[in-house]
Amino acid sequence: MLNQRQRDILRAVVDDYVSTAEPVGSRTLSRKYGLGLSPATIRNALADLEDEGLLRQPHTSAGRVPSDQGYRVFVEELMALSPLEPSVRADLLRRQAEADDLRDLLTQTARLAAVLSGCTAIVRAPRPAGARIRALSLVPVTDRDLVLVVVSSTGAVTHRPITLDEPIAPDEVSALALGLRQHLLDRPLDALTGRVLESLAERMGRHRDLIRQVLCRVEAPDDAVVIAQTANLARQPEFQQRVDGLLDFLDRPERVLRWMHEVRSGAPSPGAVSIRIGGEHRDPELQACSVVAASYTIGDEVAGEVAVLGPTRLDYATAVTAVSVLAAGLSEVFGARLSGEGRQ
Amino acid sequence: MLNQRQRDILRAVVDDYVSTAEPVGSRTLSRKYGLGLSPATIRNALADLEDEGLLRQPHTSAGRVPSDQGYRVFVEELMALSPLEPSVRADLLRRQAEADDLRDLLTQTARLAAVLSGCTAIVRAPRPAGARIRALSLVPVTDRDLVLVVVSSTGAVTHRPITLDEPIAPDEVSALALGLRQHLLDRPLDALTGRVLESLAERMGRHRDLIRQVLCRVEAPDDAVVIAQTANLARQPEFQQRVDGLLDFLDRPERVLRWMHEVRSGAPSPGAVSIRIGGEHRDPELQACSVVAASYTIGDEVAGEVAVLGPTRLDYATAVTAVSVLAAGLSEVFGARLSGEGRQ
DNA sequence: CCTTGGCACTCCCGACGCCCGAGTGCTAAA
DNA sequence: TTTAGCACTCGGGCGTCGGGAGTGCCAAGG
Repeated sequence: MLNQRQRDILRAVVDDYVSTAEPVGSRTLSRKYGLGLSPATIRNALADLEDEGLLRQPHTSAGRVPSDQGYRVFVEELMALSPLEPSVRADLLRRQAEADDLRDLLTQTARLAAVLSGCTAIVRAPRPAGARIRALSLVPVTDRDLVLVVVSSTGAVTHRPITLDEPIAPDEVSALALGLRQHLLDRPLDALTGRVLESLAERMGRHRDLIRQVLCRVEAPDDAVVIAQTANLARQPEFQQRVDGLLDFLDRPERVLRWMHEVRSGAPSPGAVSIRIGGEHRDPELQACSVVAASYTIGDEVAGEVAVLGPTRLDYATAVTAVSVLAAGLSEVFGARLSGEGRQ
Repeated sequence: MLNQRQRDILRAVVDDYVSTAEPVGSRTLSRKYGLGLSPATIRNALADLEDEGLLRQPHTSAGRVPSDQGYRVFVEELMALSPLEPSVRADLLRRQAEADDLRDLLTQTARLAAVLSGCTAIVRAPRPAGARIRALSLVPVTDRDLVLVVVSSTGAVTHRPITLDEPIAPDEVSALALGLRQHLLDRPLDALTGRVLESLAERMGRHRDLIRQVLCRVEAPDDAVVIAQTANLARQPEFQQRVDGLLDFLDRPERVLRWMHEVRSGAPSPGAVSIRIGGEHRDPELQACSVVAASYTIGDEVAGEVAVLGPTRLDYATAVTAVSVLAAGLSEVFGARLSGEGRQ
């Protein structure tokens, strides 16, 4: 399909354009990159690459710019990944391990991803699915108000207010909590749907409605995404005029969530980094953006993603190492918690 | 100081500039606003206002633009506040009352403020200070991990993980929780500092360290600010090129918090709306911004603020009504919760 | 004395024309 | 097959220019 020269040149075009944000011409390529070819030869190759749809010209007599498809070929075949310095890597992991709170951990991870990549970072909180219920408690507030607290094996604590129609006595509450614990402790959260919950509610007898309220709330995760450094998007020259649409998009967690889900579903394999480029996005706001996402796991289950978002002119190699290292870090931290708990 | 004519003209200049974002000239003023004066007369008044430092000329032979000081005079003496339609107001309150969660309530309020004002909105979560501890629970997770859950009278639920050096038995945990409840329930959170905590830790005997961990964590509120619609900032013509600094600023909750605190301290009276304009801000990022903030209360205590942020060319009247209505709404919702709880 | 019309002046802004440089495609020679 | 040369194209920067909006000042009029 592409010969070696075309590959070298495409790689050079992407590298140059990523760092300069200017269309790159044959002369620059011949000078700056050790290709050993004259501009004229390079021009021929460039024309071929353009015919293949991998490069575009913003206008006649301008240099070339990679097309979405060009970036696609670049990330799949040409990109040179350089691993992080072990010391840097250790430092990142240390910072992640230091966070004492789930929320902290995610925020910290997002910040690190943003700094490493120079992009906006998005971290999806661990889905409760796959995680198990590690502790459950009903805290009485008034005789009609309770707070349900669920601690999952991910370390996530979710709490939900529950309001009853009728008063309930404190010892009834604790009996109820005991009953719930017997049935729910150590059960995976994603098993708690439909029939299971119904039958449990049946068995619990009189507080059926309360149980239903409790259970349907256990399912919903609290806040599902953490976003860091939207300012990095605003700094990109390609978004100088049009940040507002993007910011709007990022302001709606439900959209971000759906989109992250979509991105992950495009991953070649569960552990791999998924990359979505420009026009490959469904949402019109993202047509000029690329996203690089890596999943992290809890136990063996994929739990969420670390992602960075930038213009299609993105330093994909850096982004890939950043998200994969940080996702691995998350997996490790969660893994440590799990095994630490197993020790007891 | 200013005669009636100057006041009318200043008001007209601000009104016009706010809606058009263009420097306004004497002719426009004479035509669009029913001043009954010729452009020449207006010019004289404009020159006077400029001498007073209330107007600026971007350059000779351009129209006038209000200076920070001009806006200051406008908001303090000239601004015409129009109350919201009762139906709209009721609708807002309904939406606020519908939120079932503290977090929801704040997010919803921020969104509403952003929509009403067309600006970016910031809501500071209720400070635990003044609020009382309504429920407290220690949820055992493993034999060394606990989760502390505190429900305050504001409806806020805070949870904190606690890790111990030594294992603790479940019944010890519940005894401890009972003890803590005896000492802490219904105590105002802001009374829980220094000596009080120390002496409590002393009295609790052997789990002194645990107690200390618990108590110092009760104090810290979870996330203190909710920000909505940064996109509205990016849409303002004055920030087309320079959003990134602002976004950076808003990305750091600790800075936003300190700043909100500063803004509030400038309020003329506890209940009043505080307005800070352009150069009145200490932070360099905010020199071109204005903020309008209203406090909401829980019981009689000021608990937090609802604020909107925009360019100095801000529709102050709309902003003031928006934040005051929404802050009043918050106060009402919190008040209802308090009295609802008092009924029991 | 205040207001107003007139007038000369200033300045921004957009349009136009110009040129330069960067880049291309093509062709012919090595 | 590569390369040098050449003619061509196009965008961007720059100076010029005119229009328009606005001002300040002055003198006349209520």
